[in-house]
Amino acid sequence: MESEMNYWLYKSEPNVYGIDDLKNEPTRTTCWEGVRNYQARNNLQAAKTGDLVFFYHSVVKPPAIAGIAKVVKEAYTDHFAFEPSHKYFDPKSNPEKPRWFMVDIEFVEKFDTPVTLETIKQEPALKEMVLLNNSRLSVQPVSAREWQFILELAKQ
DNA sequence: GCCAACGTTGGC
DNA sequence: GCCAACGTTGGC
Repeated sequence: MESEMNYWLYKSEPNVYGIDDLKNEPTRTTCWEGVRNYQARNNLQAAKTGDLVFFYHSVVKPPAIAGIAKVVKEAYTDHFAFEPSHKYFDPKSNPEKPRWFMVDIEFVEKFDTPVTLETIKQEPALKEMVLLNNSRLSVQPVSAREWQFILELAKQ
């Protein structure tokens, strides 16, 4: 029985944390912390172990999908929200009733040729992508068709 | 650096 | 519950 596979797109500013940082982690994994938006959080919580993730570089020229990661640990409490000194501290989240969550992802692949936002915009097959229609959402779903189409572009 | 789009906050 | 004000994101 084949289990359901979901696809996602996670955005990050490479100046802060890029795909090379993930690749260079000793374990090649990291916790995807700091999501402080409810819609993005809900998408994080929907991730299952083994789901694949496009690693998108934003606020860089050119913005582009840089590669692939996979979910290796499903949503768990983002304890950074409890630490007042932390950048992502949220006084409204507490251990009894955590508001924010994170997942662990592992490096899979870095594209030789990143798939740029410009390329994505030019493809009619990708016009329904959340990336184009809700560009600020930092954790978003990708359909299986979109995933395959972008993979083809990355291999060209 | 600008600004459009979007989300959150808080007064009423 | 509405909405103005404000803050953030992110492409350009």
